[in-house]
Amino acid sequence: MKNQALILLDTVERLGNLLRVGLRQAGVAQSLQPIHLQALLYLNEANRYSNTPQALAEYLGLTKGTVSQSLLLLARRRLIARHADEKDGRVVRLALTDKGKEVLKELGLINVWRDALQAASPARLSSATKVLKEALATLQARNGHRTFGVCVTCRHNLHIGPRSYVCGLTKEKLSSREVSKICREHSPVEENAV
Amino acid sequence: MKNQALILLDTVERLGNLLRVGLRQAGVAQSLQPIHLQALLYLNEANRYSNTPQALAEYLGLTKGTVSQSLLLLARRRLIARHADEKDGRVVRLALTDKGKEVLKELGLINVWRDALQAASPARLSSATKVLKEALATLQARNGHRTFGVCVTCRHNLHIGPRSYVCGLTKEKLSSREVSKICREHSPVEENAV
DNA sequence: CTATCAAGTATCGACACGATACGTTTCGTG
DNA sequence: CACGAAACGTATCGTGTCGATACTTGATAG
Repeated sequence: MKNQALILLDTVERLGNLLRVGLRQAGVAQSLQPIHLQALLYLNEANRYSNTPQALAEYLGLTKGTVSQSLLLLARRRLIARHADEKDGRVVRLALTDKGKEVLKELGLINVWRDALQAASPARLSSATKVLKEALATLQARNGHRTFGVCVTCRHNLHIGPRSYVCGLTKEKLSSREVSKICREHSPVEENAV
Repeated sequence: MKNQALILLDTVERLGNLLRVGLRQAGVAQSLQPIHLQALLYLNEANRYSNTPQALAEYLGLTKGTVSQSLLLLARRRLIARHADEKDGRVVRLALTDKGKEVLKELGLINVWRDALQAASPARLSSATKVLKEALATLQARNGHRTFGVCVTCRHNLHIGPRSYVCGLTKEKLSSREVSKICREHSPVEENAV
């Protein structure tokens, strides 16, 4: 009898492979590699502190040199726009162009899972998500990776009023739309006292 | 409020990426790519009907030409052995060498998850596994992929006595060790009547 | 002003990956 | 048996990822 955790590992690994293969096939039409689509997906969700090459490299777990090449390709295709930061001349700000957003829409990733998970009850979905999120957080912590969560779950986030937020780290106000994006500086709230 | 299934998709995708990055780092010592390690892992679990280049290609979702190249590299390194099938001159049989098994041992993949999942109760683990396995099966079915399960869960498998099995497809006897390996011809038992 | 560090780019080599073409073997049909 | 189709595998080529290394530029500390 194999360890239950090992079976879960195996299942996640195979699902991950399948998703990757699916991404590859989805990108064939645009002749884009999986990594390109992942970059576009990330930029679509990244907040203003996290739309840089360095942040993307950390998110994907790759080196900045590698990511730089992929970004050059995306820029050549006019799927992303690059412009220098106003404050710091070293950093490059990345943003999806309309064409880039269009590509994401055509992917239709939502459909991929809708049928695959329709048999499962919401309670089971939520339970499974919780287990995997814990595993994800643990692995990230051990490998020194950032968590890249949304502001809502971040301990720096201060809810100062209705639809009014402030990031305790940058002292800047954030819109209610902004706090549902993912951030490089994300630090999960402690949950020891459950 | 985002769809719960989408959050699970995102989590699985990120876990998959993390595992892939982990595989890459684990392979640095042997200067092996993730795909090479996945091939070794597969061959370690494949039964006698499934230890061929074609089966590996289907398992990984890649083309046979691509897989052929990776196998050439593994053979050059003496991590796998290749010899022609006795019956069918077209097929090549693959097997891990002692050196290949050694590499897998040194990876120590078990440790990766032990701490990551130690917080979760067995019941939650089992529930999460069930949800993901369903998703995996659905995705595989829709994309025409094989399931690559173990014989124990296969409808072709006949339990004819204590520790005595027969595959209904090939009419061959299988040892009790063999039925816990994964098979290219695997077809899950119907579970409509749960 | 200078040393140091960080963000990003450029370049190189190894190799994954798909596409295509090819050779070999098996199998079916007349 | 002969012929053609199909299956398994290999060879080759082009694109592009990926890490490593070296570099350019800008920010910062002393």
